[in-house]
Order: sequence, then structure tokens, then C-alpha cells
Amino acid sequence: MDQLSVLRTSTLQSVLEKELEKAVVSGQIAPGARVNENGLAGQFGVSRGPVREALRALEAAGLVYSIPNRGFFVRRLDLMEAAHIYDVRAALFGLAGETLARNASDAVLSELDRHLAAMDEAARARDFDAYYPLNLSFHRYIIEATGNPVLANHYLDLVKQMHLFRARSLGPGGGLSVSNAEHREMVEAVARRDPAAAREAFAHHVIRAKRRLLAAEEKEKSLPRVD
Amino acid sequence: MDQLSVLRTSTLQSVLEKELEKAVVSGQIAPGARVNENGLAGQFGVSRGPVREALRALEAAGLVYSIPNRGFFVRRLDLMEAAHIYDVRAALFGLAGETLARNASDAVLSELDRHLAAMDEAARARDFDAYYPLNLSFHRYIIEATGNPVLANHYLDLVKQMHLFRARSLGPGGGLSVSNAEHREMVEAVARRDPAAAREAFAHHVIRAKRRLLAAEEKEKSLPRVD
DNA sequence: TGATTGCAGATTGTTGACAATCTGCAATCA
DNA sequence: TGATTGCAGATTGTCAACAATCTGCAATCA
Repeated sequence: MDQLSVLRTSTLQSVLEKELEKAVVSGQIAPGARVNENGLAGQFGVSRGPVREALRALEAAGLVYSIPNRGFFVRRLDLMEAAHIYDVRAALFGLAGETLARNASDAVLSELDRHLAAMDEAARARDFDAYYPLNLSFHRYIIEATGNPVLANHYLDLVKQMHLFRARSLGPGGGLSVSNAEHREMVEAVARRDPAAAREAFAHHVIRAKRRLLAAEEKEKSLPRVD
Repeated sequence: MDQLSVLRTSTLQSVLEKELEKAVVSGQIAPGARVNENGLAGQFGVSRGPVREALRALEAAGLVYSIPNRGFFVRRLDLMEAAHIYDVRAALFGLAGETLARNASDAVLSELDRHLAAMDEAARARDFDAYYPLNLSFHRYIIEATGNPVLANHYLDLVKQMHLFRARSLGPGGGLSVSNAEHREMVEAVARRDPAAAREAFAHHVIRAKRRLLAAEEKEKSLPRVD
């Protein structure tokens, strides 16, 4: 971004909002922790006004909540809330698939293929560290390629919120190749221009992640404690 | 709400947020209009701090936007944005139907029937003024009955945003009886415990509203101006 | 005449201060 | 000893003021 647009879009509030979002999503400020306005203001060398404005924005985004006279706290998700988020994400991702199946240009289709090939390579090499960011950018590309910013914003909000669940996003549970097989199914439905199948494949991809999470939690609960 | 919880949940910011939301959604402050911080502060007898915090929250909710050094403006939706919102709403409402078909208790089912009967009566009497609020509370009840607050919040946010489109939500285009026939189809799919059919019926209900909007706009555009 | 420049008023961005409230701990009492 | 009360420090809620920026209009110039 050039200096002009930096100036045009930057206020302390907007910078703080991005920084605080990063701190919250990365777990730097732990879920459940209280956010100290004075502390943050001092840390960033600003006054409390812009800090509070930034926090109100994050509150509306569901990343923190406030209790009058007690302050702001980083939101903490329990299992049920996480499950609810997954359900909504699945519906939105399903819409993304349906939309792409209807509208995607050939350029978008080949870009999807390119993502697929890159992930295939990482999967064959069993290189999880390479696979993870590719997987991320694949999903992100899909959401943006729909051309529906409302959809994109709501979906990305939910992805951010998922970071507030204690057990971090488990990677592809069935192994990299299995995960990429799901991806291939998705892309093929889009290429076939089959909206219903695409919606189904996209939504199912998220629902499977939800099921893995629930299964892992169930397993953990039934495990005898060893410590 | 008793006095205790009023005190526990009330800050100037929270009150202002509700009031400003009402003013924006009701059109009292017109889409595109600039929001004067000083004016509002004076009008409510508070300082600019709480006003700005409330506006940041509304900004995150997509009701207003801000331009640095120029202030806050009420968001104005164009036709394409409205269409995008409808698509996301349809996906979310589809999820609501699917969820109800899976989980709805018998009490919920009979409550849905009760809504249906009331709307039927208004439709038979061709009483639009009675039908409109019934229709609203029917939709609201559905969204809350899903038991998924994430879904409810996102859906209700979108409903609020739709008020920012210049042509206000056209009522049921095919007449009251036709609209209620769609409702009956929805409730029956839920009663049948058929998630796929319910999703389809619920989503379609919203998509039809979108199509009516697009058709009305197309018609208007092709009309010769008479003034 | 039409475009440009420069200013005055209005408005936002940010700050620091004060009052109200809360938290944790020590002193008190049964 | 265990619970309760009261206080000191910390923290939030709100405000008023100042600096920076913008807007609109009048004066200027080609």
C-alpha cells in the first residue's frame, strides 16, 4: 500500500483494531483473559479512546465481549459454540461452492486446479508444513472467487472466531491425501457446473471437520486422566 | 428487565448503539447521510466518546462506514449488494430449515402450526396490515428456534442491513395466500423430518424474494420516465 | 467567464483528567 | 477459625479541550 492510501485509511483506531485482532486470534492474549485498556494504551503509546473504539469493533465481530465497569475480555468458545460455528460455516461454504459452480470463469477453474496440484504434491511428499498454508490459501481463494463480499466477510469472521476454541483447528484428520481427495471432489463439481453437487461437497468438507472435532472431544472426555 | 439488570448491562454506549441502530434501520437517518458526532452527542446529552464507540460497533455490523477525517456515513446498498445479501440469507435460512427438521421438538412444531394458522386467517381476510407482523414474527421464531445463536445473529444482521436498500422490502409479491403456501411447504418439510427438503424450501423462500426484487428493479429500469 | 487559491468555520482525531465502580486484602467480629 | 466489613489501589466510564483536517465560499487571476 502506498503512503497516500496509508494516510487515507489509517487512524489509530484502525491500526489498533488490526493489531488487537492479531493478538487475539494468535492467542497472544488468551481466551478468557481480561484486556487492560491502560496497559494496551501504554503499550502502543496512545490514549484509551482509540483503544476502546477498536475493542468495540472487535466486540461486534465476536472476538471480545465487555462487562460494564469490569472491562473487555477475550471470548472463549465452548464445544457447543464451536459446533454452531461449524454448522454456519458449512452452510456458507456450501453457498460458495454453489456460486462457483454457477459463475466461475475458466480462469478461476484453472486457478483452482493449480491449488489442487500444489496440495497434491505436498500430500505425496507427506509435507504437512507445506500443505497447511496451501490448504489455507485454497479456502481463501475459493471464498474470494465467489465475488460475493457479504459471503466472504461472514465466512472469514467465523474462521477468526474458531481460533477462540481451546483445541486449535485440528488439521486434516484423515491424512493429507484424503483431505485433498475431498478438495478434488469439490473442484470437479464446480467444473461440472453442478451447483447442487458443489454445495453438497463444499458443505460436507466443513461438516467433516466438525465431526472430527466432536469425535476428538468425545475421545478426550472418555480418556482417564493420567497426570 | 428489572432495574438491576438494566444497571448491569447499561452504559451510554450500549444505549446509544441501540438508539442509533433504530434510527438507521428505520430510515430516520437516511442511507448515504453523514452522521454528525457533535449533533448526536448534543441530541442525547452525552459527550462524543460514547457516540463514537457506538458508531464503531454499528460500523462492524455493516450499518455505517467511516472515512478518516470525514466521519461516519449511513451505508447505502446498491442492487448488487442487496442480491449478495439475499444469497447469504437464503443459505442461512436453508440451514435453519435443515436444523429444525433435525432437532425441532413437538412444541416447536405446534408453535409453527399456530403461526401458520394465524397467517392463514389474515390471508383469507386479505388483511395485509395483520399479515405483515405475523410474517415477521414467524421468521423470527424460526431463526431462534434453531437453537443456534451464531446462525440467528448473522441472519438478523443481514435482515437489518436490507433496510439500507432504497426500495424497501417488498411484501409477499404473489399475494398473501401464495406466500403462506410457501410457509406451509416449509413447515411440512420440517414436520416430515426431511432436512434436505426443508433446507430447499426455506432457502427457496428467500430466493423468491430476491427474484421479486430483481424483477421489480428490471421493470423500473425499463420504464420510461414520466416526470 | 471559468478555474484556482486562500481563508474561516465546522468537524473529526486524540488526549488527559476526573468521577464512579470494582478488586483484593487487611482488620474486625462472632 | 471463618465470615464480614471497610478501605486503598487499580480500572473503567465519561467528559471537555486542543490539534489536525476538511468543507464551502469568497477573492484572485488567466
